[in-house]
Amino acid sequence: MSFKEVSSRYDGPGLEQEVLGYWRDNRVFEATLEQSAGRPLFTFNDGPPTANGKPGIHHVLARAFKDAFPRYKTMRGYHVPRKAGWDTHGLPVEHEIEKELGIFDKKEIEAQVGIAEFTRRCRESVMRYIGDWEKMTERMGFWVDMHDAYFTLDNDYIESVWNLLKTIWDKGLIYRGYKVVPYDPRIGATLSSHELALGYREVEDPSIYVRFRVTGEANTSFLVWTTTPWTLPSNLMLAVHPEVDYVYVESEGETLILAEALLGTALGDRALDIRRRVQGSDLVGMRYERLFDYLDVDPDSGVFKVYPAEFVSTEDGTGIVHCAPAYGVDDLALGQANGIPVVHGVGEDGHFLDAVEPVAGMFFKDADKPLMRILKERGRLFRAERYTHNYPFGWRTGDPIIYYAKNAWYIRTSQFRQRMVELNNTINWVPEHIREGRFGNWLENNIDWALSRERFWGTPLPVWSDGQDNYICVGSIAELEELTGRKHDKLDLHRPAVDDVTFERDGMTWTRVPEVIDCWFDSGAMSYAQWHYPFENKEVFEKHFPVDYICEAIDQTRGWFYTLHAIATLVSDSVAYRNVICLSHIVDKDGKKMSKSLGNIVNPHDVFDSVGADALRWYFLARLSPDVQKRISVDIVADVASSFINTFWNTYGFFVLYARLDDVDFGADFPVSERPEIDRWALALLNRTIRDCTTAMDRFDAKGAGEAIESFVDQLSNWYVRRNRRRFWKSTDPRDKLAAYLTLYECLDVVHRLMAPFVPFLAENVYQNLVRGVRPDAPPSVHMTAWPAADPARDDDELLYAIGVVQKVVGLARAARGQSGVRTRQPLSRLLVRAPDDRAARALDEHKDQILEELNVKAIEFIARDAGLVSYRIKPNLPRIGKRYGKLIPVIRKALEESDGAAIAGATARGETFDLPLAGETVTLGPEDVLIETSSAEGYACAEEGGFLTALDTSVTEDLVREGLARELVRTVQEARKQAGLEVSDRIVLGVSGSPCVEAALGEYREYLMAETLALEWRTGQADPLYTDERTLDEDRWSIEISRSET
RNA sequence: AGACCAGUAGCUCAGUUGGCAGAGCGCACGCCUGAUACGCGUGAGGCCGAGUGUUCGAUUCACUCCUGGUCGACCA
Repeated sequence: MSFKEVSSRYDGPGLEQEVLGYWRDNRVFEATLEQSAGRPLFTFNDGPPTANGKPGIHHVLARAFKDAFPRYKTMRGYHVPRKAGWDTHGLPVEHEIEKELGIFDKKEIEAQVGIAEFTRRCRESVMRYIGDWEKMTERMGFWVDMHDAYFTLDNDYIESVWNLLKTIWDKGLIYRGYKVVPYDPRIGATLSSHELALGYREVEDPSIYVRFRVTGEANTSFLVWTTTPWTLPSNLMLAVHPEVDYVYVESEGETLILAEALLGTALGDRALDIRRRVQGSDLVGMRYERLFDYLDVDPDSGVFKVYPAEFVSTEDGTGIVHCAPAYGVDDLALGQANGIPVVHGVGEDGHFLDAVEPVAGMFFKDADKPLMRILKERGRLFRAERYTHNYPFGWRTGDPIIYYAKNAWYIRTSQFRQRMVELNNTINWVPEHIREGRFGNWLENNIDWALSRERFWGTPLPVWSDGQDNYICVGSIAELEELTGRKHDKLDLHRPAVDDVTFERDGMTWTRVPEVIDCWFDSGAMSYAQWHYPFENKEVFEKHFPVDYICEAIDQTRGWFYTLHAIATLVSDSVAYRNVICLSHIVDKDGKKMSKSLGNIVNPHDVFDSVGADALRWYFLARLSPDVQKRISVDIVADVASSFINTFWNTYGFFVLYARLDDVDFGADFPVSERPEIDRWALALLNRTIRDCTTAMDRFDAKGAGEAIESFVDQLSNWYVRRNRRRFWKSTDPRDKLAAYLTLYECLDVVHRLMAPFVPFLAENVYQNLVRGVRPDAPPSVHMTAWPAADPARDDDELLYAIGVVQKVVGLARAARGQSGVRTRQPLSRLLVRAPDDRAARALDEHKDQILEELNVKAIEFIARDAGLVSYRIKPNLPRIGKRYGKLIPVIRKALEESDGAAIAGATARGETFDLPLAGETVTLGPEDVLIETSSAEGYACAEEGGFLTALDTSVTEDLVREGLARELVRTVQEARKQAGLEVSDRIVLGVSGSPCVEAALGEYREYLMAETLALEWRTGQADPLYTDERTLDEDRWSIEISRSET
């Protein structure tokens, strides 16, 4: 039993294709589910994407998170079913068809295409890109059951949605309301706030001041500001704030009424004369002459008068607001409160009614100019300017949105505002601030859910009407059958088929209302509807509700996160999910949001094909905070992620390279306590890594887990393997070699499993070789193995600390060497080290051999903590004594600086307290109360940090020079061997000769040189050498001759 | 209206009971002796966005600004 050869270079895309094939051929995902059946459930809900566009890199981000935690929980012993879902209804789908047909007008669609054909095409197009989605999903290694996916267009799904609506209806929470809504007149549909947000653009609009003549007062006008001249024909009221001060001013021969605070902005430099001051309440009830009289209005209904309103402000304008109840939320509310009717000047198609003669048939926004011209001719236009502001446009049509009073169906979610907030407080949000912040804030400002859409392709609103404002909500097909007395098991629950279902009752014919519902209700209903609850799968639903884990991007706070939460609260008085990861958006390398129109999309397959899915997953999961938006480009991913993967791969490759040559018994029983210290160190560090990684994953902190893994792999590669490699190929002690193999094997065995949720392909590839290579009876996939468990018996914090100190000192001494310019190959006689405390000093003393070896130094000497060699700076240990001495700290700090450093250092080294005289009093400090820093020693190469001081004695004796030279010779001969094209194991005949120093070094180290370079014979002046070379170093020069040895 | 997030090295970002400011990349320099040169090491580089307050002490806590971003927002 042996390992397969490992390629020296990591090839992500190639490896992943191979693993994909293995998973596919062996149905591995299915097998993980079958294996775990019956175990405790960890439940996950997949937020349904719409498959009518190609998936982008941001979908890979979300899917990486959706995948990693179920994989992790599976390894932790849970059963984690993963049902995919597809969102199939709504305007985006309809729009695709409109583009195909080239028809965007709702009426034209009905007349020329027909609803049946239109919805048939919608159904067909919904899954247009499903192939791309499935391809991406599989390629990136997102394990989700796409064969058993739920579709929001299925009859079963719709029936469940109907049932939910009926449940809500029965609680009296669905109502028909007359409200001003954002409305896209071109497509004839109300827009959800979500859709509205897509279309804000900065535009320039008119900003005009208009005179409204006061009835019965000559030459006197209310001055009114508006930015929507097109609403003026529908004006019915003016509004003032009752507590604001208004003035009558005379200016240029006329009298104007406006808020005093706005005199300056409204009238500018005009000469004016304030005649009267009044309160807003004094103006209430005054009548004015209407500007346009094209529309019929009952003159006795209280119109054309001034009303008080709290919403009037003095921020801008004139403090007098023109109200057209048909086109403003506040206007409508004010009108309804005062019994004012709604008068539309514009039809639902967005064009002016014929009655408004001068602009009849004109698109509402185009009417601004002609209306202003008329006002000017009549002397009503006081001032006209333009101003820029943000205004919503239809995200599909690009036409301006109109705010329009109309009937629509609503869910009274605002009644549950408080309950939704309470339930939200029990949800674990990652990152946490979303709970109180964006999501909590949204819930607190909750308004009723505008449920209905006057469109074609969606879940039909299951409400039937007798035409007399009586309504019945239908909650199931069975109910419909009962009402109609006919079977409907073949009925397609879409328009137009459901529209044809009518029934007689109480002598009336009942027909379905024309609306479909907001497709966001569909997706929010998935907690229930994916199971066809309550018609089927009751027990399945109960086990999956509320679900343990969901994950989407941050835009879903107003979308899916909200709709799931709202429906669960209203229907079940429960949360819908317990843990939720909320991801920030991905932006391009310039910090811009990625969008098709900007052309800055990063295609996932470009990354998969060049670097691999694992690298991208590692980058997303382990390197980025989920909540901070990060910039991304192919280069960043390639660079950052592959650096980690390469390190791991090389370590794994090293292991396999030698394990293949040696016959190692990986089942050997070799107690860890009997292994060399460095092995125990590696395993203790591994233990710590398991714990850190597990803790982080349990907190849904993928980045924290990734950091723990990366840190371990770095230590394993650059400390453990580097320091131990000779044990694998040169060890003379078979037991020592076995210990090394077993230790490195275990490290790799554990760490690749820790990596499995992040980089499932790499982990699988390694597993097949590393684990299955020696234990064919092991589970067929790494994703079916158990998550590693830490073994407390292997913990050794003292050892971890000690090696940490060793690494620190080695680093410092290297820095010192670097600064002094003495290369590492030149041996030095001594290293002086000062440790900050006994614990560190002991750690260093116990590991001095390692330090000497790392640094190529002959001896290490510890400097006493009060040695005269160095000077000392004493600093207060602030965390310890700050609280105790408070205001005295600056004084103490100064006194310590001026004190006899060596004396204090000596006292603390002996563990004694010492007195510090201050002006007026004396404080007694102990060894723990101060930090001692040392500074450079004369004549040494020093480096200092964190209380450690290293000083290299850079004086070099002739002996050391010869030894250093010998090492140089070895190095150059090795290089020459490579140049000569010799194999690592080839034996050679070697000759080296050169300057006197070189000869001297050879005299002493020839045997060493020959042994290191596998030279069997020494011969200078060879007749026909295979390879020759000349080398120089400083003052020395030498020549090398190499031939292949024949013996 | 606003709400939330962010602002720390050239770049990307870490940094919680408040106590000497960190990593990776890039840059500079140095290192080839059987895992990695797609490698390893070292170094330079900081008014921790601005200000005020609390405190012996603030990158950290509070408040006010400024800048960028996200989600919102029909203010007439």
